[in-house]
Amino acid sequence: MSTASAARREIPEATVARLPVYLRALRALSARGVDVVSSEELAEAAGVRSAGLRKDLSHLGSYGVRGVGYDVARLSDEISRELGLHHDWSVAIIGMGNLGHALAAYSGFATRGFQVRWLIDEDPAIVGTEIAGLKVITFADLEKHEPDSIIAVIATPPEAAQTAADQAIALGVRSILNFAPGVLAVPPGVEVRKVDLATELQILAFHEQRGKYEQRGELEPGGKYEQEVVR
Amino acid sequence: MSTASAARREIPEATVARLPVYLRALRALSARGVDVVSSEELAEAAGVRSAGLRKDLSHLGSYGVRGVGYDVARLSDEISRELGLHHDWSVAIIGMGNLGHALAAYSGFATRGFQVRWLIDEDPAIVGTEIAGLKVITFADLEKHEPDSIIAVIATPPEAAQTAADQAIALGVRSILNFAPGVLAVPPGVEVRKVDLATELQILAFHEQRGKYEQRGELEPGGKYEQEVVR
DNA sequence: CGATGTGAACAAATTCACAGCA
DNA sequence: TGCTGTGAATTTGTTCACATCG
Repeated sequence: MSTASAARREIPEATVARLPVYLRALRALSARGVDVVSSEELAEAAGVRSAGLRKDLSHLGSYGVRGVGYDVARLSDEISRELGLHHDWSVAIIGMGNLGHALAAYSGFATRGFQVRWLIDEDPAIVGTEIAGLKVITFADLEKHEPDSIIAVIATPPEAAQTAADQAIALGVRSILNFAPGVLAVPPGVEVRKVDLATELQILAFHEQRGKYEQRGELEPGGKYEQEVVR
Repeated sequence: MSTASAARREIPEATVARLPVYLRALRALSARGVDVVSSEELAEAAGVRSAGLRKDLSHLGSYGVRGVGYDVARLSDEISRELGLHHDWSVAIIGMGNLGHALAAYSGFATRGFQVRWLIDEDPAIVGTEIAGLKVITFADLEKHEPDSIIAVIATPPEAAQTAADQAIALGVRSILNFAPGVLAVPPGVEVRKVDLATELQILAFHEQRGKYEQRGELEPGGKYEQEVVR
C-alpha cells in the first residue's frame, strides 16, 4: 500500500506475456523511422489480432489517439515502465556448461535492460576462469554483492537445479528463469519461469504427428503467404 | 477407425503442453522404482493440481484404476504414443553461433526421442567444421537428405531468422522451434513455437517490480517449504 | 471520418465436488 | 474404502461489433 507504483489496474497474465512482444515490434518500427502506428499495423508486426492488441493496451491506459493510432515512442515508454525496464536488472547465470556459456555470451540479454553480471559455478575447474569478460565465481562470492533484485538464470544439469535454486533464494533472489528440465520447488513469493527445450520439441512433434491442419502435403510452393503464426 | 491411435478425441492445447511434463515426472518415478502412482502424487511431482491432472489424462482415455492410481509404465507409454514419440525425430539446428553450438551439444535433446542430425550454417568459415561430432553443412547439402519429418531449430541472429525459416519450409519442414527474437511469417500448416529469452526475463521483471505476492521481504528463511511453482 | 477503447458474446481452461467403480 | 473420471460452476482469455472521440 505504501509504494507509489502500488496496486494499479490488474493486468491479465496473458497480456503481460505479450507486452514484451509489442515492445520489440515497437522498437523495430521506431528503428525504421515510423512514429505513429495503428493497432492494425502493430498487431501485424507482433503476430496478433488488432482487437486483442487494443484490449491488451487498454489495460495500461489510454495511450492511443482515435482516428490516428499510437505514438510509437510514447507507447514504447509506457510498456517499458509497466514491465519495470526503467532500472537495469542484474542477471546471474548459474551453471557454466554449454548452455550457461552460450547464455553468458548471448547479446539478446544485454540489449534489453538485462545485464549479465555474475557467472556462478561450483566446479573448481571452472571457478576463476573468464567467460565473455566475466570471472566465474561461487555462490559464496556472490553473497558479498547485493543479494536482492537479481534474476537468476539456472543452466545447471537437472540434478543440480534444485540446489542452485535453493542457494539463490537463500541469497534473496525472487525471480528465476530455469533452463533445467524438471519442477523446481520454491517458497511463495518466488517466481519461476521455465524454458524447456525437450518439452517444446515434444509439443511440435505432437502437432506434426497429428497433421494439425489436416493439410497434408502441398504447401503452396511459390508466392508470398499471409503472415500466419501459430501460437 | 483402422489405426488404433486414429483421430481420437480433440486434446486441448493446454493439456498437450503439460503432457511432456507428466512424461518426465513419470520417467523420474519409474527410475525410483515406483510403478503405481496416484493423481495426487503425480500432480505433486509435475507441479500441477491433482484435479487438473486427472482432467488432462481423461482426454487420453481411461488409464487409471479407481481406488488405486495409475500404472507408471502404462501411462508413460500412452503419453509417449500421444506425443508421437514412437519413432525418433530428426532435428536440424540452423545457425551455429553461441546458442547453436550449445544446442548441438545439449544432451537434453537426445535423451527424449530427438536426434540432432544436421547442423546448418551459411558462413563459409563455419561450414565444414565439426561440432559435437557433426559436420556443419549448408541448406543446399541438407536438401540431399530426407526433407520431410524434420524439426528445425532456428538459432540464427534475428536478421537471418526469416530467411532461415523460408529455406527450411521450402525443404518441407513443417515444425519450427525459433530461438531468434521476433515474429516469423510462415504459411498455414507450418507450426512455430518460439523461445524468447529476453521476453521471459521481462515477464519476470514485471512480476518482481510489482511484488506480485505483496509479500515483500521475509521469506521464511529456514525450514522446508511446500512446493509452490508459479506457472 | 477513421481508428481507438470497451461492453457484451463467446470460447477455453481451471477448479470444484461428487458419483461410480475397483 | 479410496481413488478415478467427469459434469457443473467458475474464472480467464479472446473475438465481435460499435459507440465514441480526436
